Amino acid sequence: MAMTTRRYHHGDLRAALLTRAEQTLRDKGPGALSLRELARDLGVSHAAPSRHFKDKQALLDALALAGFERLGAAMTAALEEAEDSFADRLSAVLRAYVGFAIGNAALLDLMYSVKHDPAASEALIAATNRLATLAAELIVDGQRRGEVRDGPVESIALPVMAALHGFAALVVSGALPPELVEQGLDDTVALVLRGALQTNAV
Amino acid sequence: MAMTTRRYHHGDLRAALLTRAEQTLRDKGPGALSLRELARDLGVSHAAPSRHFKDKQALLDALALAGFERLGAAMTAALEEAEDSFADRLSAVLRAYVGFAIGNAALLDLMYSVKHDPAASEALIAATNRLATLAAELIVDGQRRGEVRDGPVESIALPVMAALHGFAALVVSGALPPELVEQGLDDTVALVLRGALQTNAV
DNA sequence: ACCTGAACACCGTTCAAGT
DNA sequence: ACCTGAACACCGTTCAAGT
Repeated sequence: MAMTTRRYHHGDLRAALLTRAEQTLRDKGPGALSLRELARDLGVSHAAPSRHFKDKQALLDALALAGFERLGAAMTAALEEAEDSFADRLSAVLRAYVGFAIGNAALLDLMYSVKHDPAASEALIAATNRLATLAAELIVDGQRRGEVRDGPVESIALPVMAALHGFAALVVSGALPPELVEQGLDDTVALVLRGALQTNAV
Repeated sequence: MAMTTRRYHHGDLRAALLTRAEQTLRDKGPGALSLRELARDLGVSHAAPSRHFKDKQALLDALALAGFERLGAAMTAALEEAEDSFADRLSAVLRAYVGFAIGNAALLDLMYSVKHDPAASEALIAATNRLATLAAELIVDGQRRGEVRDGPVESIALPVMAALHGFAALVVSGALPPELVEQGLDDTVALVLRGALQTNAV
């Protein structure tokens, strides 16, 4: 069973590259991410990754895509555990978003970074649309319960997404010191609530 | 006067590096930014930049810092031209922020990116604090006019900043298609206004 | 199908030496 | 003080060739 050393490759090089890449992204930042080092770590030649990702950018795109899937899953899970009231559901989603952001700072950066090529951008935009749908469902549900004011869903869902993402981005970039995160979280939920609720419902 | 070709260097290499770097950042994206190419473009040896920036990262940090100063200036200018009402002032600031984001997408990305070294981070955090102060003044002014509800300034200013930044970030990343920007801008202002105004003032 | 090895054209950084 | 030139240790990408 010691025959696994440097055969062709054990199993799924593509998956191995992705998980390893995310690890170094988390541990050493995006600047330290090199295809050659990845290949070295996995005991494979430096040209091997190109079989699975035509480009370094292609690997980054795949990483970003996986990130969106996990973020969506985290938000969905948070909603499932939350109470029924709109306030609780909004708070749960924001907390899930911020939690993901703190635990995956470099990845979130990558997910929203500008330099994706058009082909992959399509898939990434689809991924963000899934998040937007999630937000829209949150709003529609609130409207159904009579808690959120009426009107086009998007006119409420988009600003809510902006606030969620903006708060998480400020936390991740270090613009908001960690000790102010909890308070800021509550204040952001409160402002969004006031903005979204039925008039006089506060 | 044709003696300027490849002497030591005409004037201020540091400034020349910064402006040129920002140009290529805008035109060809962050991936295309190379110290050696910068040096080549400016007719200087590839080792020359190291006299002015110890590091590639140091150049990026300086670029980010300059970006924050210009963003702050744009927001301040927008406030000076705006009407006195809180609604107008908020709208003006958001428009300035988004305008800067669209015109300087890669730079904004860099400004809020995670990989700054601690030394420069200090200066960058100071720069974001100046933006936070600007937002706080906007709120305080609104409270003075009796338009914004009372309470700790930060509890309103931070969520407002989050919404501003988040909306701009969504636009820049392409998550929000360009044709929806105008509508989204209005909706975001509207939600933040409802969240920040005196109850029943809508 | 999947990978290797060599080759090519780049990088960033450092450091003696020049003016 | 400011810059050059050479050197070092890396990159990403490509492509014939191997199994």
